[in-house]
Amino acid sequence: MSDSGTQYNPSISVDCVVFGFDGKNLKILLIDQNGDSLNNSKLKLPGSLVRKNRDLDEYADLVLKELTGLDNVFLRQLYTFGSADRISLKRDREWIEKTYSVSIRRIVSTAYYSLIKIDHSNEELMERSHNARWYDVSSITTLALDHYKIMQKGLDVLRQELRFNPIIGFELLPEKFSLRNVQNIYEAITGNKYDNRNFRKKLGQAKYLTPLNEKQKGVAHKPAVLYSFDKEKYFNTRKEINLFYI
Amino acid sequence: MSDSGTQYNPSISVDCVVFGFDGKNLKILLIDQNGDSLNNSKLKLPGSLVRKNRDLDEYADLVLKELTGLDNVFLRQLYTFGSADRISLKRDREWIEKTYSVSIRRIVSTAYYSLIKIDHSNEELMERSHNARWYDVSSITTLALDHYKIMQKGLDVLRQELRFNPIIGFELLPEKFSLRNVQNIYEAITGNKYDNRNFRKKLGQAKYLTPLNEKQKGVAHKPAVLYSFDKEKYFNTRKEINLFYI
DNA sequence: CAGACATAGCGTATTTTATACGTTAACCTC
DNA sequence: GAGGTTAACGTATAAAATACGCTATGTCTG
Repeated sequence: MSDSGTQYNPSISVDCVVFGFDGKNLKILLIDQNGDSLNNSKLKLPGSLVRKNRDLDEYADLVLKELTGLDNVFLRQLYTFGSADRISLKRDREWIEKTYSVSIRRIVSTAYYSLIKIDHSNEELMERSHNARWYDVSSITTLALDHYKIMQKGLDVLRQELRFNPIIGFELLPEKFSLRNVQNIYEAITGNKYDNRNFRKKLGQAKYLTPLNEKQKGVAHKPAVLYSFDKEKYFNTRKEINLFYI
Repeated sequence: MSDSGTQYNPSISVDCVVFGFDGKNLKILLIDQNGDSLNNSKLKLPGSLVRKNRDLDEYADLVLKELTGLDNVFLRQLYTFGSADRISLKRDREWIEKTYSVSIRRIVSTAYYSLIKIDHSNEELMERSHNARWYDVSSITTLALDHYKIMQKGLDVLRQELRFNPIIGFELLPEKFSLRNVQNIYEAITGNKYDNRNFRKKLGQAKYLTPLNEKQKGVAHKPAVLYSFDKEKYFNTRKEINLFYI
């Protein structure tokens, strides 16, 4: 990290689960450290040890900013992983000790999840400076350290959140999107399939979706009207959900 | 803590938000360290610095076990508080340094929440060995350090959880309870009021509630039938909730 | 340039769930 | 035994979820 001044705390780190959406599938931003002789040549989550006397939240922000060049992205705490055996592999330990010039024992890592509009992300910068690329979430079966477990937790929380807070979905969509895009994102995250006619009927009730005078172009079927998401209306018109399940 | 052998990590702690229910109101277990000349004479959450190379989860369990004498209680991670200015008061810092014989800078604290059946808890032990007592959640307006904020986060999460996972409610109820007790717990946690006739209609659909051949005694009104919670049926009969809100 | 094809987009019928509220039952206290 | 209090059952209406038929409008292909 470019931050300096204070030392790293050898027992505290942050890791970021960064989600994106390409209109069809859910994506995750991962770092490939192939070519580093000490590492285990697996993909890993972006993250860092935390410098002493630094806010955790602020540090997660910093990691993301440096990685993507993006500011003010959606970023929220996910979970803290604190098993004593998190770093069980010797080569993992050595890689961390070499990278940060500290001697480590157990590292407690607080994971964050971030939602990015892929069309805003600077993919060149990501690739050039961090070997970071978007991967299909469904294609990932293993990651370095306990990062696969962290990713799964991220998916769990994303699923839960989406049920009550649809804004989660719109954080992933570009400024202009079709109702089909929205359905795709719901299906990608929840794993359910929805009847397209009923799905759009439901969306039709939402006051925060503004139809634009613009349609899809170049698709081999009837082009869909594009919509934009009205954040202000979203927060003003959403009614309190006074409901529970038995 | 009775644990020994390894040193405390001066930058990692756990705090526990312990909820209970007395049939009517939501309670929280707090420690009163009045009489300690260094502390700020406010109530605080039970918690502890974590020894090096110890699981966070395991340590939260340990804190609870020592406090309440209870084993296998419901315990789940809540949130991690990692602002650089968490311990802004000098006397708080001094109290911690004295108690654990370590020199501290910023402490990252992972909070857990626990749900206790009050009738199982050993109140004498709690009071004798830790000055811990049950307080009405609604009566608490301030706590030591950032513990009030942590309690609020606990309440938030409890509210969220209860919507989808009613088991949360039954963790707080004794083995035998009335439907009214269930309604009270829902109202205490969510802050909503429910129509009693509709509420019990909804509960009537739940397969996991077993009516017992037993009624309330000594109440100045028609005595209610008592029920027990069937954990197995709960997990077997609950249908997947395939629903979202716009 | 006609017809196939694919998704957008509108509508209707049915079932399920939520909400509102009337009424009787069983215990206690005085 | 009258009055107070909550339990327990029932009915009627409104709202939401679900299932599914059908037309519209673009591109692609022969």
